[in-house]
Amino acid sequence: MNVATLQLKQARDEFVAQWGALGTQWGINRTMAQIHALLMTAPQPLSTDDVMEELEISRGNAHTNTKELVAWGLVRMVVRKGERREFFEAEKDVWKIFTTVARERKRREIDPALAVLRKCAENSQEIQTPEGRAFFDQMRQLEEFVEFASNMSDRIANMKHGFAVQMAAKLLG
Amino acid sequence: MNVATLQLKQARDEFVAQWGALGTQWGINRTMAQIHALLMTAPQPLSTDDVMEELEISRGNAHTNTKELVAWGLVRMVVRKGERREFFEAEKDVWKIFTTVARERKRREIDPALAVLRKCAENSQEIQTPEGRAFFDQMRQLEEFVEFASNMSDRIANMKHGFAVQMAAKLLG
DNA sequence: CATCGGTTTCAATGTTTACTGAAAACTCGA
DNA sequence: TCGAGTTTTCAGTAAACATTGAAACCGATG
Repeated sequence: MNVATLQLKQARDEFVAQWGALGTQWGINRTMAQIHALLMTAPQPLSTDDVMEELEISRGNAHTNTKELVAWGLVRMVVRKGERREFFEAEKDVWKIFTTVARERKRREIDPALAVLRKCAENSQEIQTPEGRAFFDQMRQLEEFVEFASNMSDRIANMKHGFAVQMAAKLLG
Repeated sequence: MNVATLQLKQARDEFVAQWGALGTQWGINRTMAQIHALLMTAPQPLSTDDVMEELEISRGNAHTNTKELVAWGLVRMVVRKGERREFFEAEKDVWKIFTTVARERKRREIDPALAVLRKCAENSQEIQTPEGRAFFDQMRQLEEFVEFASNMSDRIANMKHGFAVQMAAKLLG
């Protein structure tokens, strides 16, 4: 193996390791983040065995987390003619990655919060003491804000990349 | 205790419990989220003992997580004349809560990612194989995007509430 | 400077989450 | 229908994370 290939391998391993560590902070499990990093920087789709070997992890682990990435929509399964094994490739377009993650996080983080706040606002609506009113108002304010965030998130996640950039430029210029 | 007060207590307990559960999903520990919920809906500042009693948790736990909330900037310590104990009160303004959380998350999630991507881009810059180039390009695209997100985050977190709403209305209208 | 009211730290323990490895189930060609 | 190749599941184990409770600490007061 020549020196450039070796250098690349090293750079890529570094990226995979660091991205994995980062994933932990983002509340995503290390392996899932590592597989994502690996596939994002893979020239061709990889099989489960490739992933196992590269990351030195068990089959079960590789399988579970690859499927989880597919469920998120960050990774696609591909089949090759004449091959029975499944291969996986990651979405590489950063804007698509972003919108996918944004949608998923909204679904998992914002929507449940909204449900809770609505419930709590409703439960406290008719309490007529001053403290009851204060509590209800707090719930309503939180609810309104989260609703607003939810809408923003939807709109942005559905924008085309070019449009988003243009808009941002106008806003921030 | 009259019926309204009882109802309120119930509604509040519900909120604290649910917010705690939500916190878990957000990657924040349950107790910290519960204390936050408790303080956000407290008419007056609470002492560590109040928190311990309300949530039925140990002193150490209450202490650690309260201080963590102070470190995030979501909770303030207040001292009362003639009282030696420390009391705590939460920021209740939703926009302030949002900007605080946004800043903190940027610091913890975006900045480290940016550092990693810059490093990886640099490390792969001079690799001249086609694969090396592809890797470098991928790193650069990720880097650029995260940088962009970082800027957006900064700007928004520094906006006044009214301005943000106005802007959003224009965007989404 | 001893005591009191309180805060802070931390080793031990409990709880949750991730990972392994092997068995079961599935798939397809012969 | 069998069996080789492959995917999927899952009970058991390991690692990470949260919590307790008690001791150390701190500063104000008599």
